[in-house]
Amino acid sequence: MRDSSFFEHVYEVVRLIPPGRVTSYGAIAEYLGIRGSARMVGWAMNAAHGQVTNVPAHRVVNRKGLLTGKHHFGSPALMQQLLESEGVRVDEDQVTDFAVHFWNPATELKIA
DNA sequence: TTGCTGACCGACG
DNA sequence: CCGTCGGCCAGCA
Repeated sequence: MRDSSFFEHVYEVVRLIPPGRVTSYGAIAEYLGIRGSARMVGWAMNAAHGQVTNVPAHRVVNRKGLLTGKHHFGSPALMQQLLESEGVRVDEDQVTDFAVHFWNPATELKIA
């Protein structure tokens, strides 16, 4: 890591998100040490969706658990569909039991 | 180099 | 509940 842009760091973390789990842009940003710059994380996703990278961006939602980036999946319903197929219930563009499905890299990866 | 933008976040009124 | 503002940083014209 640190050879490529910080996008690579973001991609790595996102790829580490287990199926059926979700995290927030801010959590990833904080893990990368750019806490105030959660925007960059979302922006990295924007750059990732067109790349060959296997980045499960659908597992990344905002702080409230809202699927803010669903409009960037080609189809607004795709993100929710992907999440539900992994066992994550989504209601009103919001992840239900967000706290349960929440996966914090700063915590999960720290233990390991 | 400057200036604008962005899949955010938190605070304020 | 809604709109607005500041901050944070990287990419691009």
